[in-house]
Amino acid sequence: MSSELPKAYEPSLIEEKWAKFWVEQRLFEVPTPPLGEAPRKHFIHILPPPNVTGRLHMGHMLNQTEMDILTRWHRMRGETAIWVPGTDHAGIATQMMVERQLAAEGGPGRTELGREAFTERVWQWKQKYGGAIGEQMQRLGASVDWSREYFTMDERLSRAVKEAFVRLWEQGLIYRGAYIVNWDPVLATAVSDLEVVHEERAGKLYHIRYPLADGTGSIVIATTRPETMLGDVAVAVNPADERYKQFVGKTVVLPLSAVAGGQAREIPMIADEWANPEFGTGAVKVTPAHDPNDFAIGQRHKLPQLSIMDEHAHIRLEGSAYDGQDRFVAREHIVEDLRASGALVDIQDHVHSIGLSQRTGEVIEPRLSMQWFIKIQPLADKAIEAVDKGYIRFTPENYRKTYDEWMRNIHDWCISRQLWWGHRIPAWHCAGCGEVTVAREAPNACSHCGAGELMQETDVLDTWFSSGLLPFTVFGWPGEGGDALTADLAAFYPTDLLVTGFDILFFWVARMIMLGCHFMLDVPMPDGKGGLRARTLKDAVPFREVYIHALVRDAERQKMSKTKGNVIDPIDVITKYGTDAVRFTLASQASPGTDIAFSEARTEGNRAFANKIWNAARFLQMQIERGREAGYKVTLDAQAVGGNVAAAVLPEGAPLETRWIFARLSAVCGEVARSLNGYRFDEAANAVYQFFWGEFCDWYVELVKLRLDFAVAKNDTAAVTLESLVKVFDAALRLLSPFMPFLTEESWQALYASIGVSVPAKSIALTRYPQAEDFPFDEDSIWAMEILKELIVSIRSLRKEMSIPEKETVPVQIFFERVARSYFPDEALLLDFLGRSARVAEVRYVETPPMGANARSTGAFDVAVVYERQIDVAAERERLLKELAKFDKGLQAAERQLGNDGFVAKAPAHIVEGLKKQAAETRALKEKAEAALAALPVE
RNA sequence: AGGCGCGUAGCUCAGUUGGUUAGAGCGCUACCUUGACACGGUAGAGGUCGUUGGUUCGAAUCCAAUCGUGCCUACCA
Repeated sequence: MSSELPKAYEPSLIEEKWAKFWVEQRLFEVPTPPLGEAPRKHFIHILPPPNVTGRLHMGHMLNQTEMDILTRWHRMRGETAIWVPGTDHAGIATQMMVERQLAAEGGPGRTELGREAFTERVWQWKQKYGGAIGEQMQRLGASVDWSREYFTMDERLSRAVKEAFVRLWEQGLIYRGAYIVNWDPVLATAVSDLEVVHEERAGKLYHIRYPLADGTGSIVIATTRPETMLGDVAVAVNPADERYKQFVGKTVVLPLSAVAGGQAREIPMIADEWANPEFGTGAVKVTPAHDPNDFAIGQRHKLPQLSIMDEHAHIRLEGSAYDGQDRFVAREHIVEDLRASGALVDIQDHVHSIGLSQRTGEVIEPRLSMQWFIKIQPLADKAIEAVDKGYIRFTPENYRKTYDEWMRNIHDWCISRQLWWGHRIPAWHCAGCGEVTVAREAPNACSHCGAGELMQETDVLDTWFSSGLLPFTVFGWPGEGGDALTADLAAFYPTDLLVTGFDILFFWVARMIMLGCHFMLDVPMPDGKGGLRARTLKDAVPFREVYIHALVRDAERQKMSKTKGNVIDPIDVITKYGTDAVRFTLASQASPGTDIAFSEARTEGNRAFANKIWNAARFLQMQIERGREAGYKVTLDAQAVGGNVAAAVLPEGAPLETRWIFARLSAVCGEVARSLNGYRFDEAANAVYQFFWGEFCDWYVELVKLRLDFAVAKNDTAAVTLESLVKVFDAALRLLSPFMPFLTEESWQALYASIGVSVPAKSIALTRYPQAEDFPFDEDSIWAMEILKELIVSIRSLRKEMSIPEKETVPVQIFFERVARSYFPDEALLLDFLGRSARVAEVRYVETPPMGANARSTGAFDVAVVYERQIDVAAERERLLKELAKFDKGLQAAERQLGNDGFVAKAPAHIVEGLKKQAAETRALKEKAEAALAALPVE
């Protein structure tokens, strides 16, 4: 039977099988409940949708590992657990990717194809490659509900997006207008503030002289972008700036305007608070169409807006020498021309931060253009309130502050993009009156003038608009009649948790909160009494909790990036080490707040852990088989062993180590639950690791080998032990299964097969999660085992020091005064344990504590190994001196404190007592060491 | 310019509301092919907790300063 399991754990042999099994058996799919019925306890959450174009990266894997651990954990605790998977159409990213592919093919490009043909191509592309993410997720073991999978552009969600847009428009929360926006000249589209990354760069500050039109003087302005002067419409100074008071109201002649546009242009000098007397010369040129601040000044002073660039940031100025030049080329030329004309006064080095497009890396060009915006303040107000009142909790908590600060300084959200791939804005422009008609379905006539010649808006919506609606759109919002009365929504909204990275806190988390609080407020929900009630803000929030995890970096703590070439592909590492090992590594490193330096060395260690468990499973199979051959059949209630019944009964006649392992199991179950409740994946993982390897394998399995003597007929201890071994292992597998789902599934199924009992559930994932109260907790057994373990370790340690050959057995002397003898009523057993674990031949109880080179003392016992040997006097003296130094240090520290009146008076009694006791023990040990030192023969 | 975080063993990290002599994994040293496992076992070595000062009976933990380091937000021409 044991030959069925290979000697070493081979993840590749089992992972695919179970991944497929879980999906095909639809184990994690949850049906829609009848309208108005909600599960009593639930754990609902949605997957932050990866880009449909993408491959999973390490960040996804961390995210999904954490979510899966939580989902499996909650599910095994009997809650209705739904994890909704999906992908995002990712407007810009996808469009770029397909364009690149078109370029590679050498055929017609995007513009040649035209809008319809191009989007058709993107859909084909999505059909072909869009499933990759899902396949990768299956390899990670993500226990998602595939029946609820979404794509942000599918028909259902598209309808919801349209509905949301129209409602916002009708509510006056969407407006359209010509404003200055962040413009990506490569993609030729507007992007939101968040899609701009700032970078410090060394630039120049150019000082340029503008002569007064009346010839009475001149004023020098400072700018980092001289090329924009072609669009200047004024020069501003601070009204309080004495130097320039007399200039205000006059006009200056724009240098180069003759070159640039033909006529020499005169522009006014104005006073505006924006001008900072401290910066540059105190005078600033005003270019409303190419700078957001200047735009604001322009509005205040009703200045004209002069655009001088096209959508690719090339100068567009009829008759100008610079017409058609790239903005940076034009800058060079303009500086040269200014120098030649004598208008250039000075060039200073100037470090300033510039905005780059997150997507293309191109310098953002502020551009005046017609865009669609969401009036954000009313949405933000509710979102702030929801978090303020504690309806949404953040972990780690400090993100609440980050969220709050951003929310309180929020700007209107530019939601239009000049792209083709995305949700097309449901607005139609009238050729007749020029007005806009916003509607759910294509209108036949203009809602303003009734004319029939309508053109649909060409812009699409920002990707984050649709993803911001997900928490309710995935559950069927807005419903059939638009009343949002869907069974899913009623049962599953708000979701319980959102797990995500801080990088999309504003992009996505904040938007979901704003849109959720807006759209779900007042929507009917079950009132728990069979009726309906309107949602308040508390139930309008998209999720109750947000857990923000860290970034996964490489082993050198560098951010992974394609340009650095240090990107670790999760699929590569799971192929190499197995999914479970990688999952476990991420989990064991995932403590809130700090980034994860992903190390292969650690992953290797966790593969070894998987292998350890694998071999423990083989050991069990072997014992079960041995038992069967000797007529010891494991007769177990599969329901109970499989944990579907919470049974806390200690098997009758359970020996010490069995009582101990059950007690430890119980304690560890408690620890794991506590840790996972606080999102301490690291603590939980380490607790299971320590238990499984350090206690179950290192001690329990070793001790149990003594008990499983099947040669004796009717050996009750053997029977009880075998049964307990199986029970504990079964529970330990269940405990580990959220972290290592593949290995535990295989081992668990194999365990039942070898017992010859059918499994109590289709999958380990559907069994009960072990909980503290499921197992008997015998505290005495813990004390006794601690002493036993220490005793064994001490003897082993002495043996090494005395260089006793491994195979040789020795007698030991134990001074048992200190130990409660009652812990070890069975002296034969003690000898068995010591014999097995430390090659002890005989135990003699002695009257006085033994001392010397062959003895060891702790607070709990004194033990000596009886063995004739040549003592290495020098080495022994060195060891004793070192020990003495340690005792002295501890003793001094203790005495210093005990001699301190303040300590004795103020410290809690148990601390003082503990210290006294410890000092006394140390003193005794020190005396013994001193005696041993004195007893050493002089060289 | 504001805000947040980090600095503990060679490496990667834990360290709960301040409480007895600071932990884990990997790596390192020595020994061991013992019928679950060499992806293993056993026993070890290794840290004045970045620095300085303060609060306290008591500080890795709280406060201040300082050095180093990472990140986020922002309309400074």
